[in-house]
Amino acid sequence: MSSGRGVIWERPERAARGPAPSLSREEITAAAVAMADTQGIDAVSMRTLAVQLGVGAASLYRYVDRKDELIDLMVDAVMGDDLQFNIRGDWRDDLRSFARGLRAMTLRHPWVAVHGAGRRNLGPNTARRYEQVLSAIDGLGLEIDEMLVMVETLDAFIRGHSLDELSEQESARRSGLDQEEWMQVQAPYVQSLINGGHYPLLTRVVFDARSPHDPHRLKNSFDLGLERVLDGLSAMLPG
Amino acid sequence: MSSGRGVIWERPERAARGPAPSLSREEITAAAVAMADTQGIDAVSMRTLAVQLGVGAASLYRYVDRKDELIDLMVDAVMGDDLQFNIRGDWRDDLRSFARGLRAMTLRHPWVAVHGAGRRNLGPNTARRYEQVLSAIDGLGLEIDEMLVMVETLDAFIRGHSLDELSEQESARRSGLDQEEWMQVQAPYVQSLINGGHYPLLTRVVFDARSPHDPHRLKNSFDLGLERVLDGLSAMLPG
DNA sequence: CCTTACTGAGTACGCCGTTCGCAGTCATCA
DNA sequence: TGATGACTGCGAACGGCGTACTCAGTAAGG
Repeated sequence: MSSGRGVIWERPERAARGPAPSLSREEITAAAVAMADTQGIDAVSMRTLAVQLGVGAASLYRYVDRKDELIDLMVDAVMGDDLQFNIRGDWRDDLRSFARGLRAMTLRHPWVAVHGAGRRNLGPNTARRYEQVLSAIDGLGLEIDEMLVMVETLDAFIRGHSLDELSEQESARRSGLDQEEWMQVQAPYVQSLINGGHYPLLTRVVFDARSPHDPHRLKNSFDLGLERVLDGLSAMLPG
Repeated sequence: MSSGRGVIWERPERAARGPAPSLSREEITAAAVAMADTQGIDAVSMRTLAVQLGVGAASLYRYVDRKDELIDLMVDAVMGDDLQFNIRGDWRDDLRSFARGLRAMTLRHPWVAVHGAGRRNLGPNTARRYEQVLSAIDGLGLEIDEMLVMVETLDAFIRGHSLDELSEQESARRSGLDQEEWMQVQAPYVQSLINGGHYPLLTRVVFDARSPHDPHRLKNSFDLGLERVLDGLSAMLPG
């Protein structure tokens, strides 16, 4: 067995004895991330991934105990490679930078929104990022519990908003329609809701709100909401 | 076919002609919700659900075009049955009540955190709830776009936080371990991270923060974060 | 150089969502 | 009333999934 009932991060990649593996965790992870990004996470099966890598499906289990572990590797990989933000010393600028970076990364890798939640998967890159974010609010006179609340609150907003942004796009993809077609399928029903006369505010949303698919709208909504969240967090600081 | 390329909400439940169906959408949905709550959403397959209902698996496709539609029904059902909050006229109290109600509902039905995201699935109950939440901030002098930002920001926080709260619990469930056992599997790795000496703040989180599985801690984190978000949102109000 | 430990992978098991075709049922209309 | 035709329930089957087993082949340690 390549496994050892432990966490993958402390399991050695290569065994002490025996022939050299023909692949590496990194290669496998990179291929899986590429597939997930271009064809959706559901297209990543152990079989399709094995084909992509030119090996047999069962061979992948020499590198990974379960598919879940592969996904943990994927999340940690993009946390290291694709998440960009700057910690310069001003807590608000730093948290804003982190938030925008995490949102951008999540939009590039939609599957992260769901599979990257919580403190479940503390791979080395994830741990490093977590440490960096905490450092942005260290030394401000907060207890560690308060710092946790700040980070959790910000993270919850980012992940929740990204999930909302992605949900339409993902369900359009899953149904095989493009986003325009998908909206046209929904339109008659929304129209009938409105015609009923209840839902006056929903009606205003549909008619008066800025083009619901203005590509800037969601980005603006994120940025505006983010500043409000940061406003709120600033109330936690002493002084 | 029972289908018609449309949205399920405007598709009649019973056909005009032919024998009466032996089930109803409501029965099917209720059984699926019960299964998902007690055994996890992954345990809900068309086959197991059919067994539970005493029918053949293929029969369910007389009521639902695809499994996704069943999940849409499930989400809308709990939005109607299990989501409780009060709109009394004070916007902050009302949004707090909504937030706590949505969190509590999500903890009772963990699968909602993922499958209820976005404006993808606007079933009648979901639409009614949406309308109610908007009404809580109507008449405060906000543009509809600003109202949207408020609701989206709050919703993002709630969904993101619920997702974080559930992630450990869910991954423990998936691995077949109970939560205590699962933590003991993780412990050596976290210990080794800490021993490395990098991650001083992570170390403080592990050692100094209140018992990470104090059942109240997550609830407190939610309530504290919620008040900060509400603080931030109050900055959007005119005057 | 032999022993030993490990690698690659074909095969198989038991699931899954979904489709097809058909027998049985019932509302409608001649 | 009886025939028609739409609709229901569903057994069987298809293609795909995660994963376990088994075993031949290979390379390092003694």
